Amino acid sequence: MLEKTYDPATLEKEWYQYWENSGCFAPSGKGKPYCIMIPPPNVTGHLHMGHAFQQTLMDILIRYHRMKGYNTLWQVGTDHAGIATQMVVERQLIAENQSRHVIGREAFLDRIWQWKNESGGNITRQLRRIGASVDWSKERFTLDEGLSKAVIEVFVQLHQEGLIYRGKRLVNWDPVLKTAVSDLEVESEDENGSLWYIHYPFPEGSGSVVVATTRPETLFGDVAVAVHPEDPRYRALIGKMLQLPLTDRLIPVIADDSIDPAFGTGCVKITPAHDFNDYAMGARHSLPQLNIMNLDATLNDAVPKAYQGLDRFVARERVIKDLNALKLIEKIEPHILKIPKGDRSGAIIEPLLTDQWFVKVETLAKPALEAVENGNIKFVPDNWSKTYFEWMRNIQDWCISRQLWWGHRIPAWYDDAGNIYVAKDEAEVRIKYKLAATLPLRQDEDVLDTWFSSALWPFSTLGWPENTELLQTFYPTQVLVTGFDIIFFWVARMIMFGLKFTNEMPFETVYIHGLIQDQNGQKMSKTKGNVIDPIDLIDGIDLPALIQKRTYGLMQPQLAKAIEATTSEEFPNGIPAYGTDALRFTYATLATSARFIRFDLKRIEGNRHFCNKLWNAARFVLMNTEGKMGDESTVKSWSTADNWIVSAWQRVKLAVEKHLGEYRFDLAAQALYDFTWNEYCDWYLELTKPVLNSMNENSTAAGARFTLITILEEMLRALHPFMPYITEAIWQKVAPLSGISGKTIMLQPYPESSVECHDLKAEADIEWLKSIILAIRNIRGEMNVPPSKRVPVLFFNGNSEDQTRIKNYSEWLSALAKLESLHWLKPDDTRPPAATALVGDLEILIPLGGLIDKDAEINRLQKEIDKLNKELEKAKQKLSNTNFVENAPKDVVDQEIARQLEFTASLAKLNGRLEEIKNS
RNA sequence: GGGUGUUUAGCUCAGUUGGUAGAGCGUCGCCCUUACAAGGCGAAUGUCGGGGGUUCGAGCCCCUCAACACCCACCA
Repeated sequence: MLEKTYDPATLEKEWYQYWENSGCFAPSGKGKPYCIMIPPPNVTGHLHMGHAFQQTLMDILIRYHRMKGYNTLWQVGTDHAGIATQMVVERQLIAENQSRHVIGREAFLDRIWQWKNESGGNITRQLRRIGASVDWSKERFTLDEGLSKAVIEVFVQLHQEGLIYRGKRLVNWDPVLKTAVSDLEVESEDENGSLWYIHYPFPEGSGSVVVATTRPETLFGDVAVAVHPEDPRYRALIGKMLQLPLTDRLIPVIADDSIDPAFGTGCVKITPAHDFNDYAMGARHSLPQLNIMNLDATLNDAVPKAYQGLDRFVARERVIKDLNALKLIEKIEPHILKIPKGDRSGAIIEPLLTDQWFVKVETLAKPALEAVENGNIKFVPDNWSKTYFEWMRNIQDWCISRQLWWGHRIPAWYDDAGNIYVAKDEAEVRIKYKLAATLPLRQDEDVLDTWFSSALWPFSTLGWPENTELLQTFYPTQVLVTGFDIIFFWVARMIMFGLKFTNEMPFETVYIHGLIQDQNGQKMSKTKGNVIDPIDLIDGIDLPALIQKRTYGLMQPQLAKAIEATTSEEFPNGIPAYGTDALRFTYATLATSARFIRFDLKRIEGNRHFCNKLWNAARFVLMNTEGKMGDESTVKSWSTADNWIVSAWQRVKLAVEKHLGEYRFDLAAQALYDFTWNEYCDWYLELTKPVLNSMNENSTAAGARFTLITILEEMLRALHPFMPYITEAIWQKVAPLSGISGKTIMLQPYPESSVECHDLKAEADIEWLKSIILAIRNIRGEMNVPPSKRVPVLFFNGNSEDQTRIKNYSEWLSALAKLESLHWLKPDDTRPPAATALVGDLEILIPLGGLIDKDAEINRLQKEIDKLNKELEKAKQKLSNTNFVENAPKDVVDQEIARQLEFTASLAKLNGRLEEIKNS
C-alpha cells in the first residue's frame, strides 16, 4: 500500500539513483534510433527556469520515445561559454586584487579549469533533480579533447577552402573585455543623446560647411565630408577641400547617394575607421582608414597631442569645449540614438579596425537556406522558418576570433615576417608548409567564438571526425529543442556546418519553445530580482533565503532594497515545496505555441493537487484490489461503466499521441489531466463504489477491480514521461496486481490506443446516466440540499429507452445522486409539487416535501426557461432564413431543426411545471 | 525603415480544415461523504481589440485601423 499522504521529497530521492545506476538511460541498441542533443548549458552555470523548462520538454520526448521502443539517446554535455566563464573568473581575480594579465595566460587557464571542476557539477546535479534521463556515460564538454579535435579539423578545412580568412576589418570591439564580438553579441538600445552641428571651415578663410554628428570625438578620424550628389545646396562644393577643425588637416567634400539631404544639414563627416557606414563609404571612394583609438577606447597618437590618451567620452567633452571656444559649434539638438552595447559586458561597443578571423558564410548559407526551404528541416511552429530565412538571406561574414584566453586557440602560426600558416599543430605546419625546424613560429593568441564549437555539437559529440558507430547510428538527430533567441547564434550555424561537414542535416525538426517570463511578463533576470530557481520550486524556500539568493552578488548592489521589497510582497511566506513532478507537469501545460510564457505559481499549485489526486486515486484502487485480484479469466461480466471507461481511454491515448507528435505538450498534458481527474476519478471511481460494496453474488465487482487496475496502470505509463517519479512509485505497487512484471515503468511500452475497445453503446449509456445525475445534482445544489440528505425522485414521460436505462442503472443513480427512492409516474398519476429537470423527453421530479423552497424553484425554472427561449429564438431565426436552409449542408440544417423541436418541447414541459408549482 | 507575433471570462491561457464559445486559477453557495479539505457537489461570468468585407453562417478566411511585444537594419 502507498503512504497515506503524497510526499514528493521522499519518493523522488530513490528513483533517479536507481534509474541511473541500472543503465536505464543508455540507448537500448534496439529499434529505430531517436536522438536529441541537449543545448549545452554553460559548464559553470546554474539551472534557471528556461533550462528546466526546455529540459523537461526534451525529457518528455525522450521518455516517450524510449517507451515506444526507439533506440533512444539523449546526448548530454556542457559548453565552455568563452566570454561568460572568463568574466566570472576574472571577477574573482579582481576581488583578490589580481588580474589575468599579472598571473599570465597559463595560470589563468589553470584557474578556470579549477573553477570548472569545482562548479561544473552544479548544472548536472540540477539536471538530475528534474529527472532528466540523459545518458551520463556519454557526457561531453566543448573543450574536451575530442571536441577540440573536431574544432581544429573544421577550422583547418574551411581555411584550406578559403572559407575562413584573416583580415583587418572594422569589427565590433568591446573596450572593456578588449575583444572583438560578432554582430549578434551587440545589443542596441535607444538612448537620449545629442546631435552636434559643427562648422568645417573652408581653408580660404571665410565660410564653412556645417556637419551634424552624434560623435564629435571621432572628428580626428574624419577623412571626408559627404553630401548627396543632387543636393543643390552643396553640388558646387563637391571636390573642394575643408579645414578639419582642431587639426591641420584638409579633407575633401565627396558625393554619395546614401546621404539623406533631409537629415541634419545634409553633410556627413566620414570616419571609415570608427563607423560601419563610413567604412563602407570609404571603401567605395577609396578613402584612407584613419584609426584614432587604442584597444581600450582611449585616443591614440593619431590625434593632436592634447587629446592623446583621453577616453573617448572625456575626449568628446574636450572637443566640444574647444570647438565652442573657436565658435565652431552652430547648435546642439537633443537626439535619440541607438547605443550599441556588448551583451555580456554592457560596455559601449566601438567599431574598431583590427586583425580578425572571419568565416565567409555566403556559400555555407545557401544549402542551409535550401534545407529549410524544401522542408528537409522543419521548424515547429512553422513561422519561425520566416525568421530564419530573413536572417540567412542577409547574412554577413562571421567574426570568429576573440581576444580571450578561455576557448579553442586558433590553429594558426606566424613567422617573424608575418606569414600565416594554418594546420592542426605546429609540427604539421612545418611539414605542410615545408618550414625549417629552426624557423621561429608563434601561435595566434586568440581563441574562437564559443558558438564555433557549438555549431559542431550535433556531430562532434558523437565522435566526428571519426566515423564512429555512434555517429552512424544517431546522426542525423531527430529533433532540436531550443528557444528562438538562439536561432541565429546556434541553430543556423549548426545547419550550415552540419551540411558542410557531414552532408546531412544535423536534425529533422527544430522545435522552438516559448521563453519563460515572470507572472508580470518580465524577463527573469538577476538585476530585475525576479529570478526563480526551479530547484526552489521543487524543494521550497523560505522568504529570507529567497531574498538572500536574489540580492547576493548583484552587479548593482543598490538594487537590493527594491528587490527585497518586491520579493517580500510577492512571496510573503516564501515558496512552498511542489516537487519535481508538479513542476514538470506545469512546464508541459505551459508549452503552448505562444512566444512568451508567464510563469504563475498558481499553475504549479494546481498541478501539485493533481499529483495528490492521482496518488489518492491509486490508494483507492489498491485498497480495493490488493489481495482481491484474480486474473482476467475469472471475470464473469463487465459493467457498462467498465466498458465506457475503457472506450473513453482509447480516445485519450489517441489524442496524446497526436499532440505529442505535433509537439503540443500542453494539449497532451491537458488530455491526460482531464481524463484522470474528470473521468476516471470523478465518474469511474464513483461508479465502482456501489459495485465493489455490493453484497450481490452476481455483481460485476471482479470486472470493476480488473478495470480499475488496468486503466490505472496504463494511465501511469501514459503519464510517466510527464511525471516520472510519482508514476514510478505508484506503478511499483500497481503493476503486479495487473499482472505486469518489470523493474521500472520507464522501460515499459507506452500505452497504445485500440479501436476494438471502442464501445459506443456504453459511452451513450454513461453519458445519459451522467446527465440524469447532473440534473438531479443541479437541483440539489441550487436548493442547497446537503449531500447527507437523500431525496426521492419521480420520473415521468420518458421513452422506453429511458425506462430500460433507469431500470438497469438505478443502483448507480441512487448512489451518485444520493437518492432515497426512485419511482416512475404513470401519465395519469397526480404529480406532487416538485422541482423539475429535463433530460431529453424525460422529466425528473423531486417533490418539494420539506426540503425545497417553492419560490427558489420558481426562480430556478424561470432561469432555465429564459435560457431555452434564447436558444430557441436563435434556432428559429436561422431556420427562417431561406438562404441558410437552401445553402447550408443538409446535416447542419437537420440539426438545427432537431434543436428547434427539442427546445419547443422542453419549453412546453417546463412552462407546464412552472404553472403547476405556482398554483400549488 | 523592414520583419514577426499578440489582443477570447476578473487573472493565465486553449480553441486543429468556418457550423451551438472552453479549461485552470480566482469568485459565490452547500458539504469533513471511509481515496483525496492538496477534497466533493453546485453556480455565476464573454458585443472573442475596433471597423469593413467574403459566406447561408466568422473567434477562425480577406482588408483596414488601434494597442502591446519582440527581432533585424548603417540614418550621420
